[in-house]
Amino acid sequence: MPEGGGYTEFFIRRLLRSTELSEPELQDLRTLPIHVRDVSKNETISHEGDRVEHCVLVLEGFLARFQDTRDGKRQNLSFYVPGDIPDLQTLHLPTMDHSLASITPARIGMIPHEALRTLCDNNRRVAGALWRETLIDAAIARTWLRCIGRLSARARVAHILCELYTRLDAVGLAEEPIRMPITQAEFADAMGLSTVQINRTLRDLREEGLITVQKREMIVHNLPLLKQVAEFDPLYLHLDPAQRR
Amino acid sequence: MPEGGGYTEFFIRRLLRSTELSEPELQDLRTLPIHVRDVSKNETISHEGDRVEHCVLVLEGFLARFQDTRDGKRQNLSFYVPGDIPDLQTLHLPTMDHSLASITPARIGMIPHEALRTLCDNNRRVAGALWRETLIDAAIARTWLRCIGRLSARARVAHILCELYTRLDAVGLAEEPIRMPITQAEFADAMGLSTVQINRTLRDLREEGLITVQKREMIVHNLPLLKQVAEFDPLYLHLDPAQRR
DNA sequence: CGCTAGTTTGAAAAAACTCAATTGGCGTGG
DNA sequence: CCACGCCAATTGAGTTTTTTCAAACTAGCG
Repeated sequence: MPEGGGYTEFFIRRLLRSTELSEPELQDLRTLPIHVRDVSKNETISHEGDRVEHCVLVLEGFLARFQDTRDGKRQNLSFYVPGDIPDLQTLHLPTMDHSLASITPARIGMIPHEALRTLCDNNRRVAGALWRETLIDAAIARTWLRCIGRLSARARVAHILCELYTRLDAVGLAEEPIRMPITQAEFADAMGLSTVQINRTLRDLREEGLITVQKREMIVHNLPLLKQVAEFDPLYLHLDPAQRR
Repeated sequence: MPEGGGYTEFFIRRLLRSTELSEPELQDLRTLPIHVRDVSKNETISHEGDRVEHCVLVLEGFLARFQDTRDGKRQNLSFYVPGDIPDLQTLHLPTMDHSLASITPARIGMIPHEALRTLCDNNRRVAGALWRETLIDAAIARTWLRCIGRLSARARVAHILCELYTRLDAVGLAEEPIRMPITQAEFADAMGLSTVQINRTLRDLREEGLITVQKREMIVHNLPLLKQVAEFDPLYLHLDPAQRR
């Protein structure tokens, strides 16, 4: 948890990358009612088809959204790190069209829709900031589409590593070695590959001296080259304050 | 164009599937300033990296958003039909992280961000409806992720056909034979396949009596079976009024 | 010490791709 | 009206990528 910060500090830190917010506005965000809950690893927080009345703020640990196929395969739709609100879209689409689960033991904050709606109604700039958050989430999904649809296994793996590195960096969690508790099977389900392929691709990247991944930790030895392999352009994360409207 | 309707009628028709709007609210939408423009086929309307100040409303024809890869491959991110606003996200993310182009000759309406922002500021319900539109767009991208990442070519092709059928139906454009002016190469770039694979898969579906696709028109002979092949669940389109919050 | 979850490797099979050539439809200029 | 050209669809054949299956290995943990 950031120094002296409350539960929303990671979240606010990232919001401020794309939106200017006044001190009273920040205060409104800090005083949102939050029900903190600890979840164990691989716990499903909400299921496809559920109607939910809270948003989930990630405080510690990693979550993932996913959809399954009839024959039991899984597609991870995004990973979520501290400061993210994975289901912010439920504010206007309360019926879940996918599931949300922890992939590590995690601490989450449940924020009632009610409170968020009131906040949005009373403050357009905050409403805009939250809307923007959901749009960035959508941009990530679109970029994954390009990855999975058109890039090689090698580029896909490099891409997801670049993305996680950049997103963790945005909330100050990219100090190496970076805690990266995502299994190869979870990466596989994210990038539309098999675990075998993920394993071999990670080995190749390791042998080329680009990264080290072991014991749930990652070190990036050559970020520029990794980005080039990934065809990674961080534009879609919209983290650059210069892009503010 | 719907009877007696203005340019926004298709759009309003779909909004009303997910949001209740009052007559004055509808009137606000109908009187939005729109600069109508005709574009030829395969014209790029906005490029990745552009900063835009208008949203594009599709009046006639089909558009697509896409990203390219370094080696010249293309990934289509979604198709857009009359009534859609493909770049509504630019309201809060004015820098395009992908490109938007026509795939048929099309008529589009340019709506200034300014006007949309004013409307949103003055009316929370309209703001919510527009926000929701961007969320549905995101849900479509997520569902495509599952398609491309985990479904067979056969299921992917069936899925995109089901989706287009359902979305066209939502604006009253699904009378068979359905005008479906999307080339096999464009389907390929959407579903992460090669044109050859699309062609063979369409042939298979045709030979099984599920669909007829020819001369830019489609007839679905067995929708239930097509949906089953596609593992298609329309939930993600959030078109069901019963899902209203 | 044994269990479990996760990683790693080899080998064969399957799915999809690429390349190349052919066909069909349609608009346009002669 | 016909021939040409172009775009899109179609098909065959060989190649590549990735998957599947199976087994072995490793590390953390009670």
